[in-house]
Formats: sequence, C-alpha cells, structure tokens
Amino acid sequence: MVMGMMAANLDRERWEEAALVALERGGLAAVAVEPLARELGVTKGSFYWHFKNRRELIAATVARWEAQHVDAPLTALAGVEDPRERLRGLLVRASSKPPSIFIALLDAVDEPLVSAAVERAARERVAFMAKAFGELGMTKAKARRQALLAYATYVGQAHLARDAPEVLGDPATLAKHVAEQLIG
Amino acid sequence: MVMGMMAANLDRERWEEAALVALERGGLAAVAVEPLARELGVTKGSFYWHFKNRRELIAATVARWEAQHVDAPLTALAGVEDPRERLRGLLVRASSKPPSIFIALLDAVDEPLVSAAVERAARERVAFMAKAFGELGMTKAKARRQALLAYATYVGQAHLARDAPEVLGDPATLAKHVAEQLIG
DNA sequence: GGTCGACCATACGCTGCCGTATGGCGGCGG
DNA sequence: CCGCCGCCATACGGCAGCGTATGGTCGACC
Repeated sequence: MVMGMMAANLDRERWEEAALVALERGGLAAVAVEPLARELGVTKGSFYWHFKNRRELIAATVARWEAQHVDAPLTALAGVEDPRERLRGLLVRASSKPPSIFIALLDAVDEPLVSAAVERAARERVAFMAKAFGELGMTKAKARRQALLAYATYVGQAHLARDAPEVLGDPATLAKHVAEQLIG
Repeated sequence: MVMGMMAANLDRERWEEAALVALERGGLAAVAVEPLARELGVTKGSFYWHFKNRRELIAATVARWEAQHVDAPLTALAGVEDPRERLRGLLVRASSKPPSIFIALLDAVDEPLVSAAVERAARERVAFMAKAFGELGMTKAKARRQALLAYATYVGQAHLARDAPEVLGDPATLAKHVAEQLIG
C-alpha cells in the first residue's frame, strides 16, 4: 500500500547520488539530464517524472554536499573541548582527501544555487575557526582574520592540488607547515 | 603596399582583446565565437578568417594573460634588491585588484590550454617567492614551503573575494595580516 | 480481472554554439 | 579600368542539451 511511495523516494535518491558523483568527476556540467540518464541506463522520461527540471536536481545535489561535507564535519568536531585540538581535527579532515566536489562547485558559482551554498559554507567554516581562535585568547578581530587566513589557505591549497600538483608537492608536508604557522 | 598586412594584425588583435575582456566578465564560456562576434558588431565570417578555430582564440587569450599578468609583474619586480621589499611589492600588486581573469581561468582548467598556463603560472610565482624567502635566510625546503603557503593564501583569498566577499570583509585588512604573518 | 496510478520509453521541437562553403565589396597594383 | 585579394556577410548543416507530450507497462488494490 505505501510501498509505491517509498520506491519513488528511492529512485529519486538514485538520481541525486549519481549527480553528486558526476559533480565530483565532471563538474556541474556533468550534472545534466541526458548524460546522467545514459549513465543510469534510463531515459529522460524517468528524470522529468522525479524532478521539475535540471535546476531542481542541482539544488538537491548542492544540498547533499552541504549536509555531508560542510555541516556534518563541523557538528562532529563541535564536541571537542580543546580549541587547539578542534582546529587540528579540522586540518586533518581538510588535508586527508582533496575536496574535489568543493572545487567543482567553486568552478560553477555562476549558478546562483551554487553561489549561495559556497558562501554559506565559507561563512560557517570561518565562524567555526574564528570561535576556536577566540577561545585560544585572540581578540575577536584577530581571531576572525586568522580564520580567514586559514580558510583562504585551505581553498588555495585545494586548488593547487588539482591544478598544479607538481608544484604543490606532498600535501602532508605543507599541512604540517600550515599547522605550525597558523595554529602553532 | 604593406598597409593591408598591418590592418590584418590589428583586426585580429581586436578579437583577442575582446576575448580577454569577455574572459574576465563571463569566464571561458564567453570566449566564444558567436557571442564575441555579436559584441564586436561583426559575424563569424570575420573570425574564421583570422583564426583557425575557437581553440586558437583561447590559446591567444591565455597567452595574453600570461604575458600581461604573470610574466610582466615578476620581471618588473625582479630588479628590487631587498627580498623583503620584493615580497611586499608582490603582495601589494596581488591585493590591489581582484584577479578576476585568473579565477576565471581556474574555473576552466578542463581546457588543456588553460590548465597548462595555470600550472606554469603557479610554478613561476612560487619559484619567485621561494627565491626571495631563501635570500631572507630560510633553508631551500622551508623557503619553498613558505612560498607555497603564501601562494595558496593568494589563490584562496582571490576566490573568497569573488565567491564570499561578505565573509572576506576588507581585503586590505587581511593583506596586512598576511604580511605580518607570512613575511614578517 | 479490470482500473488506476507510479514509473519509464519514445519522439519531437527548440536553442545556442561550432565549423564550412560561398558570395560580395572595396581598395590597391598593373 | 580591371583583376586580384584581404576582409567580411550570408546561409547552411551538425551537434548536444533542455523541456514537453504522449503512450506503454506492471503491480497494487477493489
């Protein structure tokens, strides 16, 4: 009786998950109806039953990224009392795996949905770090500047990892350097 | 007699300059034949007389950026003896105007021509800074790490300036903070 | 066992771009 | 004054993606 409705959600999820994978591999251009349909072995007929249009898929994909890769890590680390450990934890997560999806989103900020999510992510992450630096004894203003510096470094390092890995060299080496320099 | 040939170069330049402006405004997608033709008030017939195809225009545009915004500033600053002043000069140029073209290129590294140019730029800029840090007394390895850190910060700050200016706040304030923190 | 609705396939028109083919115009050399 | 050529316009075919319209299938349920 209710089975019909559950299946609907599952199949829509299938599209959304494929979209997130495609975003990581091929950028937002790969979050497209016909390419994804081919990949999933179905046709557009399926898509336009589950979604109103492509924008709706993009919105869902971006929301997924935000939940999994922005909110989840921050709330997971919010429990750590020592601010220094909290920052180190963030740095470990940041330098463990190159944030391909994030970079793909930065490449597509002309899409308003993406732009808004990227800005929210920046806001939350910087606020998180600024709070930690504040607990470390810095003034509010200096803590915020330090957080901005750290986040800019993160974004830049992620870019270099993709666009000039030869130049960047070993990410772990740089991560240690960053830790000394910015966290201490 | 030679006038005909000169005019040819001038008109080709007109396309290339418009392409660079379009790249800054609309990303690599705006470096396209038909949109640029409309903007210039001509038709594709003109374009395909001056260029073999779109790739050739992209190549020319990227080369222009590299010459004007990568090579020129570095050679201009190479004359400064004091390495600390050299680095400050770089930072001033870097934080004076948001490098929109650079960011637009980062958004389009799927194009091999762009990817190669971006990597060359990273190589040259990091080498330039590493040399300066070396002259400041650091070991070769540490100087390189410091240069990478500085360049990553530059790239990240440029991104934030476009994608989250609200969060970034005043660029000059952060620039001062960066100077203390990284150059000293 | 017939109906209804969830789910998907097929087929179409539209748009925006790339690249080509070909014709036309205007100035300069002979 | 005539032909040549640099330069551009016109017109076409092709491709890839978006969105729509419509028909078909299969299971749930009465």
